[in-house]
Amino acid sequence: MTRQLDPTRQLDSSGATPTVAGPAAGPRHGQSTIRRRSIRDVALLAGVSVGTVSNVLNNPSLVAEATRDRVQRAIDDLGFVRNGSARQLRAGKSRAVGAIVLDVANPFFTEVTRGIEDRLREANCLLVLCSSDDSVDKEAHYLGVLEEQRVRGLLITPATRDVASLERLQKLGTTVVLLDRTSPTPDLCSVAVDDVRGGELAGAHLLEHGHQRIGFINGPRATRQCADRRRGLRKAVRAAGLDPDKVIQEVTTQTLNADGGERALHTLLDSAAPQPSALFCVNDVTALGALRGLQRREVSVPGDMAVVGYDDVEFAAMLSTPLTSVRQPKYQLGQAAADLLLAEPHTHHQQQVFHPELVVRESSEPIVG
Amino acid sequence: MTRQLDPTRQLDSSGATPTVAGPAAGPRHGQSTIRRRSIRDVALLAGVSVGTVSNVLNNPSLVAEATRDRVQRAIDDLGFVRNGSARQLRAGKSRAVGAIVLDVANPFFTEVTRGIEDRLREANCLLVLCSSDDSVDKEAHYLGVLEEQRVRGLLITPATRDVASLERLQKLGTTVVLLDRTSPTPDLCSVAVDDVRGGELAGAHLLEHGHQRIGFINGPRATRQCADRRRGLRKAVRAAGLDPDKVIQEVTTQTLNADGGERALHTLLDSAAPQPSALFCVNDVTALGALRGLQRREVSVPGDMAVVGYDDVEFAAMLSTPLTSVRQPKYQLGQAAADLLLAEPHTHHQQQVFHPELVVRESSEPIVG
DNA sequence: GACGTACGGTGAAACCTTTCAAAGAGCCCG
DNA sequence: CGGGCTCTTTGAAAGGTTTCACCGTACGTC
Repeated sequence: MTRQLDPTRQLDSSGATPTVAGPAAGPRHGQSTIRRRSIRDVALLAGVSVGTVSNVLNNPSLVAEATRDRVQRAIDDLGFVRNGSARQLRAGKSRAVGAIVLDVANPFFTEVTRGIEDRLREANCLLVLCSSDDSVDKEAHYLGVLEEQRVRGLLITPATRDVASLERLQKLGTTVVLLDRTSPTPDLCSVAVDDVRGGELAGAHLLEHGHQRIGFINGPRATRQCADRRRGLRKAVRAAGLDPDKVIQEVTTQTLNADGGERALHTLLDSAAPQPSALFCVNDVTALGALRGLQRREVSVPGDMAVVGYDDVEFAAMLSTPLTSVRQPKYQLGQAAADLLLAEPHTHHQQQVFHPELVVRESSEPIVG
Repeated sequence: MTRQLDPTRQLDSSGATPTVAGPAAGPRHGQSTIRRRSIRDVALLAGVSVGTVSNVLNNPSLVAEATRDRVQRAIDDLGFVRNGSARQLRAGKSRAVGAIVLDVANPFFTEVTRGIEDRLREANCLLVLCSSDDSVDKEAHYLGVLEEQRVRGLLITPATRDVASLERLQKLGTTVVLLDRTSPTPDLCSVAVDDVRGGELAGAHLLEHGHQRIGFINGPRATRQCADRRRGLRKAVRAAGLDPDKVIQEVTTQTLNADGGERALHTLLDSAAPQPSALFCVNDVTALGALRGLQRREVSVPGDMAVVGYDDVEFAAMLSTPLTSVRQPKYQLGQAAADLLLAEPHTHHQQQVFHPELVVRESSEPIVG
């Protein structure tokens, strides 16, 4: 994750007005459009055949220098730009790669997307981005349109468990890579992050610091990520020779946001017989809510309560008490996915698993002195 | 901004591990690919001409029902999917729309993008997303590739001031809409948010609450957004019959992040002769840093200092002291841009300007009692 | 029974590029 | 001087779809 924030990044602006201003400029008539020049026009102007023009573009070494220059000048004079559709029709494949994620606006996918895009640009490909919102319908819609476009490859965080249609696509020549999901079959590539390991890291960290009672604010256990992180946490406890059911006090929130986190915190502290001395939140947003609740209850962090989040979102490091969190290599995940997709020949189907990393900050540091 | 956060949105995970795990599954050979079926295959199987198959697909009403069914069955049996390249070649235009933004990973553009995508999906179009990173080179690269693809339209936050190449594109039949930038010429559509107004809103709000000395943490004045917001703030002060130079104490930070904000805050408070009672930060991230600094200095918010940010980013509402902020209609901005692009015929060039909105929260509320 | 009409369906052209066999030009060597 | 060689260039085919002028057929009308 070496990408740095540029000034613009910081200057993003977000606010909302439901009222559209729209003092539109007076109606104006657009100029009539100019005809696009084709390779024929170039050939005509340069006095060569279309085959030669094509060679200048694709195999310049086959063309004599004088001719090459003449053709190039004609291209420049006419402002000729190759027609991608025609090229693709001939080639049978396009330079576009489709990516279907759950939500482009989700900061996780946003970073992943950026990793994908940067790799694709290097390979001179374009990224077609689609949000499925975890809806099977939208996913099917996009799959259809992307198949029509004969995209060169497809990166997808599937909304369905069923990967049959993806395998069909792959057999038809479209490389498929699963994103943030391990492939259930060995015939598809996939890249994912080990959430069990992430939970384990958080648990081990807190246990190392001597915490004997750990509060755990979890989300719906039906969500794979929640289930996996929980499994990791319990694994860490067992590894320390302790009983997860005794050490961990788990509270679940259906809404994985700040309010849900704060509510869960109050539930936890109001009911827990021996109060926990540490808190693990299934993601940073719930952790933020929990921190707010702790402040209201005048429980100091990390003095009275150590807190660990998950995701390491942008604001985690910026809080008054910087938050310890489990970081996932989002950007690299995207890069790796793109790399697998672009790899030629695409005959080996890899299931890559990335390791999360614990970023220790003030919120979980033992008080010195 | 009615889009709600779904659980997945919250479950986003972000952390980074520089070490790739990659215990790849054993090499496996991909199955040989199957030939794609064309409209000819369908015609053959259904015993009709290709023209009829095309009509079934595009003008079903022209085809007798019995024939239509027979053709449809053939299509289903063969798993035929239209070839987009061929269609586009014929039509001269594709179903794809290009969007060149400064950075997909920037939360502002992320939301804008989502607005664009949703509209395009309704119009059965695809979104090709590109990040220019404000680099003229990358922008030119993407412009070239998108032109080759003959995208139906282009949404762009230009890195260059020069819009000549965009006007050329438009004359060649590619609709162009400027994003978050007012068009310098009446020949291009544009959508933008009024940053002057935003600064004005923030200023007026603080003045209304009786603040006579306002600290202003600004970014590089060369940045349009910073300059505009500053202008708005000063305008509000003048409108209240006061002298901006007396009321406003401005500090500039080159880095628009939390650390820059905190540093600027300390500079401000260490030097300001009469201490300000209110603080306006040019964006929320710097405001977050300023809040951190205020906490360190044990200045209470809003008791001793009212604080207003800009952008209304996700975390603004989640802070211990929820932050008053100027919100921009990001999602609607994207929708409006897409609408302008899709409008037929594209002869009127509108310059739409959206209004920002002040979201008042605890950080600027007068202490009651 | 000839004619007009409406309906279904046909087949070829057009869209623009790439590829490839083949032709042409120039040259060397025997 | 002819054969063989290399270096350039050519021209046509192929790729899949849409469009459109046109052809048949069946039916109703005079």
